[in-house]
Amino acid sequence: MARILIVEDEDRIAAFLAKGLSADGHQVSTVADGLAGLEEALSGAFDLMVLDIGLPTIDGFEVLDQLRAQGSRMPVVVLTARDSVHDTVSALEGGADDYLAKPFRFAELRARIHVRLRQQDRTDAEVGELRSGSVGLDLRTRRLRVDGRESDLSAREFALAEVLLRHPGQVLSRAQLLDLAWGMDFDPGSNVVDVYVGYLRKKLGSARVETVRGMGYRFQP
Amino acid sequence: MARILIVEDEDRIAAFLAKGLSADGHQVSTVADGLAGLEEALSGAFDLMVLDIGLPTIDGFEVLDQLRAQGSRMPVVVLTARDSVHDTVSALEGGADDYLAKPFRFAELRARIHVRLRQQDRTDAEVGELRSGSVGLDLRTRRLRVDGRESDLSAREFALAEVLLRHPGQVLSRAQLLDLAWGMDFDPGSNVVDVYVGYLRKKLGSARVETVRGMGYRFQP
DNA sequence: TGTATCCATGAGAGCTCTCTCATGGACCCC
DNA sequence: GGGGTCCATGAGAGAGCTCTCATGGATACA
Repeated sequence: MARILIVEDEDRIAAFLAKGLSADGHQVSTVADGLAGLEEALSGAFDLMVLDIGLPTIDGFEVLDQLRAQGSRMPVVVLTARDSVHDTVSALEGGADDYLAKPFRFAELRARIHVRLRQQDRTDAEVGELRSGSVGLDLRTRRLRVDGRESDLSAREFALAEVLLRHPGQVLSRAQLLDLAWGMDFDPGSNVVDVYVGYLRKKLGSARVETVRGMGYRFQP
Repeated sequence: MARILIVEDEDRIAAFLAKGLSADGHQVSTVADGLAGLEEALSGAFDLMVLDIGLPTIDGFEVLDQLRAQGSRMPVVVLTARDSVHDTVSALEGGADDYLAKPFRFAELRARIHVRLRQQDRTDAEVGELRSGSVGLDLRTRRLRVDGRESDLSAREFALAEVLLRHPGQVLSRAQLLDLAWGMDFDPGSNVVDVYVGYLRKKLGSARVETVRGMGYRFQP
């Protein structure tokens, strides 16, 4: 499941795409003009954008340009009626990840969307960010983002946060946490884990780390 | 400049591609059959592959399949005479990053190749390891590897090491280092940089960070 | 309700990290 | 060689991090 933004002013096509992609299990939103599309894209609420070139207010090239200028790396699949090499090249060099000329087969669009989502997942998994709902952990800068607000983590807090986020919904015993976040395979005879869970809760929000009495702790996605 | 592998059995097309891509400054190799193409691709000597589907020995789908099965993530642009939705989808779902049907415009192929190389660069830059000769800096675990031996770095040492490794052979002034590794745009009036260069030298080996009298420091790759 | 167990948290010791400062050595130029 | 500038480095202050410990509250269960 991915969150897909469709920016397309022809209702018939937008509806067709929305229907098809929803049927694949994606969460789809549709917008009909360029400026609104850009805003939505920048909101961070989507994983991929399908972008038409001929749009009201500002055209697709401009949307793409602004999006990249703002630093967004959201995958963008450009979709247009103009089938010229010049446009294709412009879009691709302008930061699009793929380009399809109308008329196109839905199966092909779907396949191309899947490739971009797959790449994104791979990148996210390797680098970037560990996400769970409104919580994001930037593995590179070691910062935590919760509902848009960022905070710094100490080395140990980061290790613990990473372990919890990598096992969402799963109960982890103190021994497991000591092993995974501290690298200890023995019981230090103290309550370090409890203390650090306490520290993390202050930054993450108390409700997100649930204590399972007698068992350990669980991160709530 | 990228190292591009062309796997194509039609000499005329292979030569045309090789010529065009070489003219763009890429280093191009051509192979005419599937098995040889797979071997070359797995050698790790290339940054991207342009792959024809109809090939002797084993076809392009099979090459792609084996390549991905071996864990390679090399970007692959599939190029074929068969213009069917079924083939397009098969190739894309099978691990291709892009698909063009012949006849195609060279400008479009070039643009699509550039997109894949750009993505790859981005990923390389973000993830993994920063390498320079026998020195490697793991951006994920923040450990330094020198001639096989590993050592831990403090946060500031890591920041400084990263800056130096990202500018191999380049003289960086104290002001530049303060800016890039400390985020300071002013002179703190102390010799922090000197001190941290000293710390790094202990872990990196003295010879690898050269001091350029009156100018700053330079990392020797 | 009473009791035992389990958990949350404030206080604080010890350590590491970061930075400053002072000193002495290295280097350059005349 | 002398004098001045630049750099390397040991010592140490202060801050933050990591962990321990003790206390009191929460929870489960008879």
